[in-house]
Amino acid sequence: MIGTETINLERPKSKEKAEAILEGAMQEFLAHGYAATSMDRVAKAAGVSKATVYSHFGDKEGLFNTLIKVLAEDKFKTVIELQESPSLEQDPQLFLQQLANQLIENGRSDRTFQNFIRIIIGESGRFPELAKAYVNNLAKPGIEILTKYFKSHPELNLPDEEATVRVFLGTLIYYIMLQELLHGKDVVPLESDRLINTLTHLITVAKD
Amino acid sequence: MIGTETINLERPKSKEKAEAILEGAMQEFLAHGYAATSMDRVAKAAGVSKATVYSHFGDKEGLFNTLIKVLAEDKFKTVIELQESPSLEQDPQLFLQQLANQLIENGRSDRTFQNFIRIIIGESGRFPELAKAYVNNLAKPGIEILTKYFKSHPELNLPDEEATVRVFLGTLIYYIMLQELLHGKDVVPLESDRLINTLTHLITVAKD
DNA sequence: ATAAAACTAAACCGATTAGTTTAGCAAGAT
DNA sequence: ATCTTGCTAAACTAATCGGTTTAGTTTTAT
Repeated sequence: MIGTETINLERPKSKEKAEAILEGAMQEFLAHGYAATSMDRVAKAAGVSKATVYSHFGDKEGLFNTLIKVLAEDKFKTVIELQESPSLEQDPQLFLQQLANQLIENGRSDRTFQNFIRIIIGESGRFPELAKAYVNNLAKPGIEILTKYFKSHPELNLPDEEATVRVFLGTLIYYIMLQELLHGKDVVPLESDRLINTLTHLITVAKD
Repeated sequence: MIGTETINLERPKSKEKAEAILEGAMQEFLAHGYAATSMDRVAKAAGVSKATVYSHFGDKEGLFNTLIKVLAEDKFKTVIELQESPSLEQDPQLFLQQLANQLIENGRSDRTFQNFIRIIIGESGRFPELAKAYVNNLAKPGIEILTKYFKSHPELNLPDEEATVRVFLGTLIYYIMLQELLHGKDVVPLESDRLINTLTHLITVAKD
């Protein structure tokens, strides 16, 4: 009878295995980078046979591509939550300070995020599409949300909201990168409060 | 006769070979990353036998360490030149604009520099000492020179010169990273002039 | 001229790699 | 009951890796 068969779109069964593999792949790729990660160790970390890894993701590059895109989309949700945050209605100086604090605190403590950034930048020459996935899922929505916020506060008197967003985000991300990723904490120390106060002061205090 | 022999400090002969090896190592490491670079290809790129590579630099890690430190020290000279630049005596708004333009132009065109940053960040988890070499030789002197400049211009009315330097450098480096390293040019385009004008305006226009 | 040191090409070592194959097990569908 | 499907462990392939060794050649200092 035609139509009786269960339609076989994509993978018919497995799901849990696929997730376990991605879990193991995350552990290995983020810790050792793309080239130094072996598929045997990924399979072992996932608690799965190597053949299963290959049946699900084709090859090493396919697994890596899928993993990074999944990670980028996961982080995307975090960015989107910001848009619905009630704190968006607060006084700008206070809101920007809270946001900056949150970003820095997150960048300081989240080791997985640090390694994610490391691999995105480190492999951006050899995997440009993955870098673009990061830009599309994290940088772009983040920039757009903040730009919208700045535009909804004309009292800030900002001549170029979009460029101002770049100043804001660039300052914070460079700070996290220099202090944490590049281990500059002791070499070029700087308290985050000083940076945040200076940054928000530059943006929010009326000029002219 | 005692004292007649040429004193044998370090490597008695070779020099040119060592430089050729570093040249080949730079080509390979910057293009493929640490793990994916093979010593056979380094030797071939340097036009030298593999045994010579090992006799000069011990092992792969030793060669990589030496290379990155040499590159960091080379770039250090570029930073130091800034200190003796006559443009330091210019009007701040103009000087900062020129400096920003110069940094962005450099970050845009210098592919070797882009790959250097990629590998420093990408390997900063596994080679923390190399990340610190970068911080010490590039970030730290850059920050210090600019801080000194800001302090020599009290008319800017900056409450925290050091933090302001971080805003300035962070904005520019994040811009280069997002647009060039992460291929965000078409996804999140932004003319560099808009960024530079906004940035210098925030810093130089008197507040209160 | 000689001896030491630098270098070469090539073979070699043991380990590891990405990826495939084989043989068999467990379970759901007919 | 049988067939298909997802899976397993393990063996396997062909290539490559970092690093060493060998045997012989070139360079350099005396």
